[in-house]
Amino acid sequence: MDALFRRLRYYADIGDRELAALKALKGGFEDFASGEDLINRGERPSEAFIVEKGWAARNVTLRDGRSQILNFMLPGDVFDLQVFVADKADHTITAITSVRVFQVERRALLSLFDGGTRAGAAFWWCALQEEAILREQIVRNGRRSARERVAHLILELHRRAIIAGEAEGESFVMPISQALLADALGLSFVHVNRVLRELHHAGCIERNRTILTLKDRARLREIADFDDDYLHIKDNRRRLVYA
Amino acid sequence: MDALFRRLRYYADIGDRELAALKALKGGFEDFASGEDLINRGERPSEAFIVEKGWAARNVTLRDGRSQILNFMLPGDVFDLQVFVADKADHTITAITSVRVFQVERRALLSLFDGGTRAGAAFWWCALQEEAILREQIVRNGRRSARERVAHLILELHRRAIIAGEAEGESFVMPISQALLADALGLSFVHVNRVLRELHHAGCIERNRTILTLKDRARLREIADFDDDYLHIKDNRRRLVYA
DNA sequence: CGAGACGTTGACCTCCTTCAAGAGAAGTGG
DNA sequence: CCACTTCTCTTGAAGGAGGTCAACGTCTCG
Repeated sequence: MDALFRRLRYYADIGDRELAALKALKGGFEDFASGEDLINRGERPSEAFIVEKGWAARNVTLRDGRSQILNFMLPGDVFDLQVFVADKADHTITAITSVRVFQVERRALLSLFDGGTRAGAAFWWCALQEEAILREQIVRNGRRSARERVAHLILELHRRAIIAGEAEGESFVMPISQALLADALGLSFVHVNRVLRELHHAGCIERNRTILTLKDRARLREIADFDDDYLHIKDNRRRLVYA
Repeated sequence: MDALFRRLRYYADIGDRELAALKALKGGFEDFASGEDLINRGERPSEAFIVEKGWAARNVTLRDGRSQILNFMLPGDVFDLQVFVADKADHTITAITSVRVFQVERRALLSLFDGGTRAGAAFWWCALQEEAILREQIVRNGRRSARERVAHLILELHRRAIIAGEAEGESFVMPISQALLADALGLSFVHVNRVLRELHHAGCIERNRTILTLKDRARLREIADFDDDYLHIKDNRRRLVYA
């Protein structure tokens, strides 16, 4: 569960005691191939998930085939903490790359929260961040132009890749096809292609297979009006106020 | 806190013991005039909120003035349960009508959860539902046409008004100007106006001041491809009396 | 080497925006 | 009670951002 530890350290001063508590978390690993579904709409999951490796996407497909991606999940992301009140999932989670997740049993999670430990608080942070990402997705798709959307999402993913320990400076592996980008941004893949090429020609980005490099991050930020406050990653340690 | 009780009864069999626990919740009422902000972006709220009366909106305004509403809050809605890990709010909450909220102290909320009571579980339900509404907002604005969006949002608000005990059959008070609708749906208010008139002429809706009447709900549902599963209200122990 | 996924590009079209201007409704102050 | 401002709603005309359709190129992998 290296990805989890790395992540939680962003949100709390994890000490030996907390580490031990986390290591003792009951659950198990499961692997999914690229394209497989981790959770299907209508299922009733009884575990929470931690992404250990790979990227996944939460998405909804309408009856006529239109598809919308709600958000992406990177290594270290925790999701479905609401298993306490398990109801049918209203969406699907699909592996983009091959994915390894750790499934945490409901009971184990509960005891972590009940203890009022820092580790429990860190889980809350994860939930908070995930909701904030959803909110930003609404703003991005609701009130930004295609250009702004593409630039904004790229900056978000780069930032999150760094947090996940998967980025090398300005370059990172972004294993997302243009069609997936389109489904995330509410655009057609043809238009996403045009915008990407435009950003490329403007010298903002460079792409080589799945490796994306930000050649001019300042410019991108300006285009996207990007402010990473919503990722809630600045200076967290002081703020933990659980219990 | 009538609005809260009414709401929680949708999500759990609240007994006398739970009722007592809820009535003992520490906190207080606060009133806001229409247009006032309950929470400003950048503030650090230390309480969770329960809407007792009136409608509010969670919204983000971009630097250039474009504004996006994330979701609407109706009586009985609970929000900002994540105060445990209080960070700066990344959005603003504005009163649409005059609003009365109950502010719950962090500590009080915690003890409710720790007890593992039904009342605590009901709060989790509220959080789950709110997130689901956010997700649906992404799908709606990302992959639906203007017509579909308007119809879909109207159906959602009608359903939620019923849950909040504020709807009389097919009619309900929807105190939302066309400009606000536009900000919620990522459209221009001019176009919202046109779509509303179109739905009116098609005999689907009727509007009289803030009172909206669904004249042909079946048709609306067809237009919107509306399925209220995401509101998570079907599987309750209590039978939903859908007047 | 062939199949299938993914990316690229052009032509045309449409849904929605923007601009503009006017009509009601509603509050405000004299 | 009437002039006033100020919202909100309404409607038309023109333009543009992005969608759709179609065809072709490229990469990967079995």
